[in-house]
Amino acid sequence: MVSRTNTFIGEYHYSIDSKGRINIPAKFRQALSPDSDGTFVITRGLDQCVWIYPLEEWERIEDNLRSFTFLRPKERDFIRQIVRHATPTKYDKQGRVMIPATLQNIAALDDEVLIIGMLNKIEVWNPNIIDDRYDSFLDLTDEDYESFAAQIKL
Amino acid sequence: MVSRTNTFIGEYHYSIDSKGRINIPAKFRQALSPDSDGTFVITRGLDQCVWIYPLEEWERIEDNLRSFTFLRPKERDFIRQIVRHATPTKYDKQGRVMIPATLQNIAALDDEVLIIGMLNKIEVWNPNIIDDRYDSFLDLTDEDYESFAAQIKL
DNA sequence: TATAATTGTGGGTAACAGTGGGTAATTATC
DNA sequence: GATAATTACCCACTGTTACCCACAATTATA
Repeated sequence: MVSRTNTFIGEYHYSIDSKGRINIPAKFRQALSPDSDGTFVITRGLDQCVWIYPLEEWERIEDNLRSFTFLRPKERDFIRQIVRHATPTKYDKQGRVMIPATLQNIAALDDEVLIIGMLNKIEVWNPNIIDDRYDSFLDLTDEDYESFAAQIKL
Repeated sequence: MVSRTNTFIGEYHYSIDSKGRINIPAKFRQALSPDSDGTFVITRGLDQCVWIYPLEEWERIEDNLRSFTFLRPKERDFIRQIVRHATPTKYDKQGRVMIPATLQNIAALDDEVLIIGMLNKIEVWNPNIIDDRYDSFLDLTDEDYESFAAQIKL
């Protein structure tokens, strides 16, 4: 049923309720490592979406970020961007987590959300935004696509 | 009478039932590697059809995808495009799997389906669509055949 | 040829997943 | 310190899904 721990694939069309909560898909909860103890870290994505990491995976990222020197301003900006919005959250008995208001604004989440498993993390999108992205300005050309596809041997 | 594990050839004319389930041909179930534990990963094909991978084969693809970096937008877009439609599913005691509604729409599956073994994966088609495709018999030119001939000796 | 096993198909039912909302506990504000 | 706002916890409802039993048709076996 579940392939690997802390690996998420597939997409789910859910909703945010009036309290700003979204459901973590059952399959994702089952995939979460026991070490993470029901805890995810919610933060800002690099695209206009919210990223949700298993606690364990987030700690690995923290370790990597520590290897930066903080000497160059761009490095500091980058790290700050990633870290400042990060919030650890345990999901409740119904399997939901609360998305901080700041992140709801950034990702323009109102009532409907699209939840996408992205291997080591989970993405939360406004469906309209991601539709637009793939309909229009996806900068992925056919050549890009073919060369990427060749690399993974579909 | 199994040739090799995780290798599928031949075609089958089956049906989708009212619950959106299709039968995995018995020969294909027997070919599935024991490691996959009765689990397939159902996803979107590059043509207008559904692809079904043995879990083990899908994990190989996942591993390849993990070599991409999430820092480059193009690579994020590509990973997302591949994984968002993928769903791991165990077949039931009758040997059936459920095809997610999204994929039924994409591949225009209603009542009849054509199941085709494509070596490392299984394809599910609407029979009409694949007929049309081969009526206009693709656009395979002599040059195409020449380039294939370099790779294979029939 | 008769019998048994397997295969594809249909459908009932109990468990579970997603959603809404009430109330207590915690935190923030004045 | 009192009040308001927010967050966490719990109960309840509904639709979907997973599991199970059954049957007809085909294939394999004796």
